[in-house]
Amino acid sequence: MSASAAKHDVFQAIADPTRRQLLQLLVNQEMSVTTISGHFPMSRTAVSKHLRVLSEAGLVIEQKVGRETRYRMQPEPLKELKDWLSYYELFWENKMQALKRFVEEEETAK
Amino acid sequence: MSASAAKHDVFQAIADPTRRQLLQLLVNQEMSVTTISGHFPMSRTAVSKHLRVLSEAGLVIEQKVGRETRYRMQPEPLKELKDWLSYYELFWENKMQALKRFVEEEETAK
DNA sequence: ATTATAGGCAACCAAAAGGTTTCGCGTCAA
DNA sequence: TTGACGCGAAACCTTTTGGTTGCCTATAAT
Repeated sequence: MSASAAKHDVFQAIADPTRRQLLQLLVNQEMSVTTISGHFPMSRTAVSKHLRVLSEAGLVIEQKVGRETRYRMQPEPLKELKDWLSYYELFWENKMQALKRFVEEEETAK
Repeated sequence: MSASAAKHDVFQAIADPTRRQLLQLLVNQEMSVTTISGHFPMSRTAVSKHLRVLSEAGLVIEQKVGRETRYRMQPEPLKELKDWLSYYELFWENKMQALKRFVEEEETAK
C-alpha cells in the first residue's frame, strides 16, 4: 500500500553518484534547492531534477516554506534495499566460513 | 588493489531489474549463456550484454567450458553496497527508536 | 569432412538519462 | 508597487542504455 506509484525505484535512484551525494548532504539537515545546488558543479535545474527522482523513490521529502522548497532525506525506503541485500549476504558469509575453515586446516597441516 | 578497474560499478549494475533477476538465477548455480537466456524474454545477445555489465562490476564470474561460457554469481562486491547502507541504517533506526518511545508514552498516558 | 551448436562482435536503432538555457509565476522586501 | 529572489516548466541537445539482427569463429558431433 503506502502510496508509491513509484516511477523511479530505489535501485535506480541510488545508481547515480550525484544522487548519492545528495542523500549524504540531506541526511540530517533540511536545505533549500538553491543552497543544495551550491554544493554541486551543475545548474540548479539539474539538481532539481535529481531531487525529483529521489522524491519519486521516497528518499527525500519536500516542504514548502514561503518561496523556498526545503528537502530532507527519508531513509526508510532503503529498507527495500536492505532486504534485497540480506538474501545475498547469506551467500557471501557462507563463502567466508568456507575460507575460514580452509585457512584453519592449512594451519593445522603445518 | 584487487583488480577492479570497474567501468561499471555495483550501484549501476543492480539498478536494472533484468540484472537483478540474473543474479538471483546464478546465485547458487553455474549456467551457460544459452541456458540463461532461455529464462528471459529477450535475445541471447541482450542477456550477454547484461552479463558483461555484471561481470565488470565483479558480480559474476565466467568460466569457459568447451564451447560454452558458464556464469555464476559472486556476491562479495555487494559488500560495498552493504557498507554504504549501514551508514543510513543508523538514521532510520533512530527514527524507529523515536517512534517506539512515542508509542510507549502514549500507552502510559492512557 | 561436414554440419550443428555456442556465443562474441559490429552495426544499427529508439528511448531514456543527464545536462543546458530561457521563461514565467509566486512570494518576500524596499 | 516595484523589484529581486526561489524555483518549477518547457524546449532543446548529447550521450548512454537496452534492445535488435546479421555475421564470424571456435568447438562438438556425425
